[in-house]
Amino acid sequence: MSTAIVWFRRDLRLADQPALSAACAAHERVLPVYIHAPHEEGAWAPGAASRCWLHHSLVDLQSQLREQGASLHVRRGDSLAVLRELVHATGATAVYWNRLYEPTAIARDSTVKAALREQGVEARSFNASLWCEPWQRETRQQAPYRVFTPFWRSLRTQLSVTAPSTRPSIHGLEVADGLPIDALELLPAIPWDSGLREAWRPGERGAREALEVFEDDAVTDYATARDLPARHGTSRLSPHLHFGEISPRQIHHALAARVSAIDARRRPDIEPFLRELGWREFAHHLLYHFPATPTANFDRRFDRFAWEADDNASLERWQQGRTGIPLVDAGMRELWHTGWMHNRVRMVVASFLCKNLRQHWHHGARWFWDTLVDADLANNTLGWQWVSGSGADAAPYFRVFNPVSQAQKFDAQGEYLRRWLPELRDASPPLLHEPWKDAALLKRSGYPAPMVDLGDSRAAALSAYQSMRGA
DNA sequence: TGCTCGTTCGA
DNA sequence: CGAACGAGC
Repeated sequence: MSTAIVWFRRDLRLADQPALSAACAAHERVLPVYIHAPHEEGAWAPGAASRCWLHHSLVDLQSQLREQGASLHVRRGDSLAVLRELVHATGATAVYWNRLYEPTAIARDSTVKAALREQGVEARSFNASLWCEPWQRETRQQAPYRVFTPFWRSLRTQLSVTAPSTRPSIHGLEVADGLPIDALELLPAIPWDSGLREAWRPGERGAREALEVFEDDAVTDYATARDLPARHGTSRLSPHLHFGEISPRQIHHALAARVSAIDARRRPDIEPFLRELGWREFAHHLLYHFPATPTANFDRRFDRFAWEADDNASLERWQQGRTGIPLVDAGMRELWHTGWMHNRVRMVVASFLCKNLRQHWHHGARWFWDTLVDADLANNTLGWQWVSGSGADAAPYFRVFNPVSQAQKFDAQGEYLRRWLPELRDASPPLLHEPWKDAALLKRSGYPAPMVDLGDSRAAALSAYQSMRGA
């Protein structure tokens, strides 16, 4: 009887799970393991919202395994030490896992792989979460891509719809001394997470459900609906993707199958959505090739940029959604309440922090890291560097979002604003978009006056960028 | 995946 | 006088 260990990390699914499939194909018995080791993730251990999600996702994985007659062995500690101990306890001859792409994870996994091989254990890693490995794609100059469009053109032409594998049948084995998931203490001591629980269903089954909901929406009008924050017009698959509860290949396959059944003249275009998955690939490509970018400006000219001094009071108003700018505050409160924010609104609140308040993008990246259920180092880094203008293929520095016109354009009726700003619930456009224009409204609602003048702060940002460029 | 301002054009 | 458009930020 040969035994393999499958080391689960952020691939919390049973279907289309290459490490698990390979283990089940080549070995009679399989031990699924999760090792909680946040100390191995450096400065980017999961934040509070992420830990919540992880808890529920592990619970879902455990219950699915139990239905299969198997069981997830849960531990905490040093990954290598625990794996060695389990190899010893089970007589396993192989350890399989799916790759991660954060610099600290790569370093850890290389060490683990080398150490296991040295003791004669077969150690193999697989690709479970990307269409294409970051090292498998380069420009004609044999350099990593730095611009999205050529990256996407190259990836898109090679993309074919392939059927994902289904879940294997698992002959699991039980090992003593596993922990209950509760023992990992991933849930908050103070239960602030009720909003998260109402908004989401973590786990592979929740991911499948979200995909089905999205298939129906995508089939109608993703291209326009995705820009309206009041609607659930986006896929809302990001946290599921982050934890590997579903793969891009599964999504692509499902969407392609769904639209191919529709009459060609009315067939919706899934390219805009595939392109968003392309941005995710690009983010991973960049993080792999430029591992310093979670903290260092991609464009080093920005090292000289005149940020405002760190200002905790301003930062706190932004975090708590009390800036006095309705769309910014609505977004920040949506984030706090649900662990997620609509993508268009993310761009607006980020632009406001980096340009109107001129606070360093690090502060925004860190807050998102702690509060987003889809916090992902590659995506978060790309997003913040893109907005601040310091990134690869970033928004030009002079592109400053005006949160009022964005709200007028994408939340014309103010439905999203009223949902998240209860004190303005009886206001309506046009004053809802600019409540400071009605002193009586501010007074009776208690909604704050804007912390900065949008026009003045925009001009100040442009001149700061200008002088950086001149320097 | 922008904004603002100035200009022009048509009601 | 406002919509539409292009240039420059």
